[in-house]
Amino acid sequence: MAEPTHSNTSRSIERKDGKMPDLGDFRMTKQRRVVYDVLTDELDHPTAAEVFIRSKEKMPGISLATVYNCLETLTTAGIVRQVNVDRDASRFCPNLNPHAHFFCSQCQNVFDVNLREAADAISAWRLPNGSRVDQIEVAMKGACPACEANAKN
Amino acid sequence: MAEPTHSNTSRSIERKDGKMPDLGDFRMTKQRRVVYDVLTDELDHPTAAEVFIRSKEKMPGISLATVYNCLETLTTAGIVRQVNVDRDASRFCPNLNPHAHFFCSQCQNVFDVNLREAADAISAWRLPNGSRVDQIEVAMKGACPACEANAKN
DNA sequence: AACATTAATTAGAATAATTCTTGATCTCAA
DNA sequence: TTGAGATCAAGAATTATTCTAATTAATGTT
Repeated sequence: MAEPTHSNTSRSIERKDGKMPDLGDFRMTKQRRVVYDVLTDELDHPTAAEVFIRSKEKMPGISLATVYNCLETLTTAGIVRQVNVDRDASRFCPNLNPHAHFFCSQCQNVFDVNLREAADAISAWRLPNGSRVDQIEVAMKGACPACEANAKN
Repeated sequence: MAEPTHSNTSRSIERKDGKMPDLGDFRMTKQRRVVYDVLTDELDHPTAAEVFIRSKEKMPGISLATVYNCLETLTTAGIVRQVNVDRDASRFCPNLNPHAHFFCSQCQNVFDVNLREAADAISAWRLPNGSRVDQIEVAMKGACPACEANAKN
């Protein structure tokens, strides 16, 4: 085994770079740390399968199921965002600033697009210079009037 | 076979309501007509499975594969839009006006949200009155600067 | 440190939506 | 009418993801 087996987790492991993600009630385990590090090491938007491959470099024994579990936990904890483009495999991104995503149909890369405010100032997008936008998809989630009224009763 | 086998297709079948979708190079077949009618009959946002169920009422012999094929054709032809919310089953909508989608996490319904212009005036959304927005997702597709420059050479 | 409790990990099976494959059928145009 | 190409249908195959059940690890005590 490439990793030491003695216990090495805590609810708030210190990162080399000082970043200390808050997992709330979840435990910060070795696996979750590895998955989170994979996401922050490179600022692309890997799929679960890609995260799995990169994670195995740091922790050869990690399983795909665990990678899925970790990604879900990190997403639920709010320190990672899940990004869906069409029905392709989900991609994951540790950028928590409000931003949109720009997907290149050719090289399949996903780029963050800075956004001042979520709802209002979406007009002030800073797209990668020289890019061509073919399609914009906006999806909102929440509660419709009927359900919202329902919930209040 | 439940359906008559004699020919009954053309490139531009007239609808009862006068709408005449343009399929471009694709043929307007009976099946495609049925699937399109299902989408325009009700203005909700059915999944392929739901379209299949409704289509069978009009044409009992139609197959799920055909419904998928028809939906893809209609989408490619540009007379239907495919709507994805997270990784749930795709939903389909015949509203071609620029609009965003509002998804109710509770009743799972999808609502169209009028949009003046795609890119610019996204701030002028007309949400269903009394709704609560929890999350907004924006995804764009096109070509990144590298690929765009590449394509021009 | 050892224990109990609870959470997390793992491997593999299961699922759901979608796509693919293949052969039959249909349509258009010559 | 006939051939080429498009479309349809049934079911197999694929892909991403989730679930299941058993094992292992972590945490909070004693």
